[in-house]
Amino acid sequence: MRPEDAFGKVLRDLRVKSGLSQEKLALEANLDRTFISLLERGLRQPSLVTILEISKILKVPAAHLVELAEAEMKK
Amino acid sequence: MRPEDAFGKVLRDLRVKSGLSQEKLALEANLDRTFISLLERGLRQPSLVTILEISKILKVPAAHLVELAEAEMKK
DNA sequence: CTGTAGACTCAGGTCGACT
DNA sequence: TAGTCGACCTGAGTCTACA
Repeated sequence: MRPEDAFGKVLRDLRVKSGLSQEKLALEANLDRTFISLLERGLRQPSLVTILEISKILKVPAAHLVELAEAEMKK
Repeated sequence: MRPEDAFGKVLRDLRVKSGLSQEKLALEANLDRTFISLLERGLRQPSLVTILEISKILKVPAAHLVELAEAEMKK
């Protein structure tokens, strides 16, 4: 899949799996709800600090998040 | 250590270890030499795509790079 | 609950020149 | 070889509002 879409897909999967709305995730990660929406649709790419924030809320190591994204890219 | 400095330290360690100059790394990763300098000194934070580019050149998985950075932060 | 759009701020990233 | 400075441009991230 397109590299730009990989992180977004992983993010959405994990977020839904953990039963959070975009709004709740955004709130806890100190990010904007519309930005989460952009990320999930591959219209924005995260910075390292954003990845760290999000991983903290989703309770997965940031490294694992990146690992999943890399795996998606190869599909 | 300060979170802003973590990635830079990891980057410098791995780059030196693989015998590359900032300039050579920058060239191969399609980045600017001055930007690598800023990254290593913690004056700039990388985006995900930057991390992916760099990891490709340094021949370590991006996830491992992030893992090392996270570990540094806890020191 | 999510997508979208516009307008905005600031950090990421480039470039050239000098130390 | 690496640091720095200044000017510059793009893209990350916010906010308000509406479908």
